[in-house]
Amino acid sequence: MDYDFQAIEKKWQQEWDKRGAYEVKNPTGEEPGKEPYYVLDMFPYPSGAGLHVGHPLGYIASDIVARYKRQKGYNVLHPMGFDAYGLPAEQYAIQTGQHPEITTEKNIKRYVEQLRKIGFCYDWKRSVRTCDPDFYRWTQWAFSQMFNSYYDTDRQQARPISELVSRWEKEDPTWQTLSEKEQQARLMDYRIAYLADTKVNWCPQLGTVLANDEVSEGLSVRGGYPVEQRVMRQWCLRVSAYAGRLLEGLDKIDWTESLKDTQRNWIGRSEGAEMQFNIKGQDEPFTIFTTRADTVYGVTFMVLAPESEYVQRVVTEEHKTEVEEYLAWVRHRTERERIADRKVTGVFTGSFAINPLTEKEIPIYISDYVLAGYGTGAIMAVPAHDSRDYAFAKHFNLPVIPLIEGADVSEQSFDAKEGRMINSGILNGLEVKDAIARMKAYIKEKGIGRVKVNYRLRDAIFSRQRYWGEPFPVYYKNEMPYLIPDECLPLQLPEVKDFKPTEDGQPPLGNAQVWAWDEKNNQVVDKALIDNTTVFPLELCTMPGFAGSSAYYLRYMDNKNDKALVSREANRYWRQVNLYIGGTEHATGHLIYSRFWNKFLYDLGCVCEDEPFKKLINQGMIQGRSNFVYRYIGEGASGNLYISYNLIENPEYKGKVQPIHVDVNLVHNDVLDVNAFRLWMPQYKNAQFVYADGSKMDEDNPYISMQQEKNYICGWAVEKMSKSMYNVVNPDDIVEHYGADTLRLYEMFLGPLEMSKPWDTNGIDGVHRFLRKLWNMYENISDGEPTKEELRSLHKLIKKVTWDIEHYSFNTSIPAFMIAQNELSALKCNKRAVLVQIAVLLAPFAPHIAEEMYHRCQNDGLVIDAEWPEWNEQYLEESGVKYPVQFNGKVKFTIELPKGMSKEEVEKAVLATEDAGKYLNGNAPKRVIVVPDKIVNIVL
RNA sequence: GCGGCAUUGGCGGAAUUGGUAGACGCGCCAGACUUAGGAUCUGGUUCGAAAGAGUGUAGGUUCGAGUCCUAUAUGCCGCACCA
Repeated sequence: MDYDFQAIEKKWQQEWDKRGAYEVKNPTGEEPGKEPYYVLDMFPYPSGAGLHVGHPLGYIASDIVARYKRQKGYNVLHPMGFDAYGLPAEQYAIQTGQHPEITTEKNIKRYVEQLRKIGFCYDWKRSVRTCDPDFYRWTQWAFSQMFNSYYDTDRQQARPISELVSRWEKEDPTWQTLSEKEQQARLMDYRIAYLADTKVNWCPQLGTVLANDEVSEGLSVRGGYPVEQRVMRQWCLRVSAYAGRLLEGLDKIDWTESLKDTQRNWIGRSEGAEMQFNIKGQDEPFTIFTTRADTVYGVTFMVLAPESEYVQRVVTEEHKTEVEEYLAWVRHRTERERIADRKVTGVFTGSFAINPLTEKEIPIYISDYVLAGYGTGAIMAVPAHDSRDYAFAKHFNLPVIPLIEGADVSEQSFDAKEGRMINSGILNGLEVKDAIARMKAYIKEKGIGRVKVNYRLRDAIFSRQRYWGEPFPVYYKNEMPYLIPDECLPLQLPEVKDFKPTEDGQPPLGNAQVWAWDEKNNQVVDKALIDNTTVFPLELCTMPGFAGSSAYYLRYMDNKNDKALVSREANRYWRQVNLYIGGTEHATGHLIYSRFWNKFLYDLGCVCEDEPFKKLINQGMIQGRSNFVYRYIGEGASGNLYISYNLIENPEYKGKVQPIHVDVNLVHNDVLDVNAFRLWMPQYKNAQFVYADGSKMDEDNPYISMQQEKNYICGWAVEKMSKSMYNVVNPDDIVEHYGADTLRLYEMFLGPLEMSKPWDTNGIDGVHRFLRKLWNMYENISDGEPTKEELRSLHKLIKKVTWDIEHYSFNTSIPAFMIAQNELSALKCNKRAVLVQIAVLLAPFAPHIAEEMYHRCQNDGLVIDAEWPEWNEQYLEESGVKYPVQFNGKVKFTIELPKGMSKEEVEKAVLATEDAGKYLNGNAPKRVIVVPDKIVNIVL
């Protein structure tokens, strides 16, 4: 019987559904329950284009682990859901008027269909989507909790804001004298979710603000539109309060070093000192932050960020106009301009500071190379040892004092933190490292500063001026925000007539008619009723994409719960994600926000682990592999002649051809289906070809077949997988043509999971062939006792595959199966005892065919529930000698011997060994190697 | 500029703890079966005629290095005026 993968796959997918084979249960009551294991994929945003062949890569890997762990006897949680809020659906809605809910629904349906075909073992009953009110009520709930919490820096955890209030009531006499509004304003500075006027990344084309990780080089990551800086009143999350814990937490989790480094980089801890500098003629000093306390003696000027609050204090009357002009100029510059044009700019304030060590007067400048958001927004400039200060000093002709012996600062600064200090008073003669420590101690002692740790991580801006997102559970009374009570959640996203912002620049929710809060009756009412005494306006912004994706992994644990995001019991059982697989693009976004969110919930006591993802693997990107045809554009070109790739370097054609993308689906193993090409697009209808052998197409009979050995070879290149390159491969087509099992195997076979690699269909036949050959082994199963060789093959395979899965090295398992298949079919093995085990081992990788093969051996039960076999070393070893290998008539093996033997003694001992003697035949070994302890290598 | 990762045949890639380099697959070559082959099966395939050489390059540690160390080149990724 042929390997009819279509029938097999359909049959078993239906069977699994029927039996509810992948439904996962939380343990109930007294019953101890199996050991839990939680494997998670980063849930996708369901785009209109559907899945391409790159998306399932990580899903296949996690599916293999999930199935393996099941077979190992774990209770495995392996869910899938959808990150359903997002910009594309909204933009589509603006263009077409189609409600985003409808497009999203349609796209999800398509995704589910595509995923189902690949045979993943998801428990679809646990699926979540971020745009479901049942889901986003918990996103809103978490926001409310953040609003009602502050970060206690002494205890290093979030605490209820009511604690702060009662403390102030007791300890701060001014608190009682404040009006309600003033009290609210003061609390706003402490809340973890707070409203603030902040400089934001505003993207006019998208009509919304963006978080820092959504902006790259002054352009929006999505769409690539220019982004400008604006001050707006926005919701923010106090992520920065968690900077220290987010950094320390990295040591507890099993992520790759490079990903941890990216996060460390983003958090950007730097240890330094805050120092106070007096301003000439003023009493109040101002504070700067530096990591180079050792260079104080070389400070020749000070610089403030343009937005610094110190600016107004230090500007003198006669410099006022100049400074104002500069500030105005800085303000109108976009982020993009700043990056593109990094020339030195700045202005003198007219004031002078006093260097606390040298007592010298130094001028204070303003420049946009100093950032307001970092440190104190003010620096001490040491031009000799900081390249930015150096550039500034050269431009404004300020003095440069070298502080390190032997450093030549006539052309450029010496930034390295090494060498011996000079010109530095009490630090002279010290190494830089020691000088930093000495100076820190000194400033503490003299009370002119303190040791300080700074983080680069900023608070997350949490408002988006968009429609398709979670509404804030917030209304405004007396211009201050108040929460909608938890029991009224979810606050459902209202209907709007138009998804565009309103004409007066309000977010799209400004178009909603029924969008006001009746405080008395606790309900949403028509906004015409707003009277600001009982009915109040609701927040018009919605939450950003990362809101819904920050805690979704918790919801899977208990997705039907309508009392809590996740019950205590469910969370105690599943605890955290054991294995999380997804792309690197979330390294500084989702993976920071999720960790923050989880730590906040941990502080609240809602979750029992303070890190959400124990082990994380970043699967590589699958790039496209584009194919090209080469149009002849030389003399007498008709524009219709295409030259085979192998000929384009010939003198006849060299430099006279133009590569043109051709749909990869018309190409097989780089050979063009010329007939399909002619039918592909009208302009290729009359295409003529010069084939690989140099012959031209027969004009009378253009529709030649492949039989004539006239191939047209295409060129290729690795590019991003995209429609415009005609290199998108749809998994549906692969499943149709080769089957889901082949697709799964082949994606794994392509290379290491974590590496980026091009999708190249050229090898897929080999994998498919393997499955077919394996299939044929199951034709005539017999019940005989397996031989030693057969068992050796089998146990080698068990050992290898087990090791591979445990180490997430899936690409090396497929060859192991191929080897086993080769060996066993060479041995003509058809023993049930062997074949059934092969099916069990193959089940995580190619579940459908494994299920069918298992069925042929067993007749009942599901292979996915079959116990994972153990290997037995006994079958792998040979009589006392460990791992003897024969090759080219030589033998090499290792034997354990006592320490301290001489070479001669070893030789004798080796010859005395029965097994060695067998190989040596009484001859002296050519080489004997004694490695420190007792391992010996013998080469004959 | 800072940080991380990579570099092995014609190609994708194996080599798990420092111990047979090139597993497995593609491609290619030869053969078989075929009217036919883009099907299937069998054998061969690192380079070199051979001696030999060989894991980007140059050194080092080691009995032994693709693997460890030092320098260097190239490519990819992340961050980037963060004091």
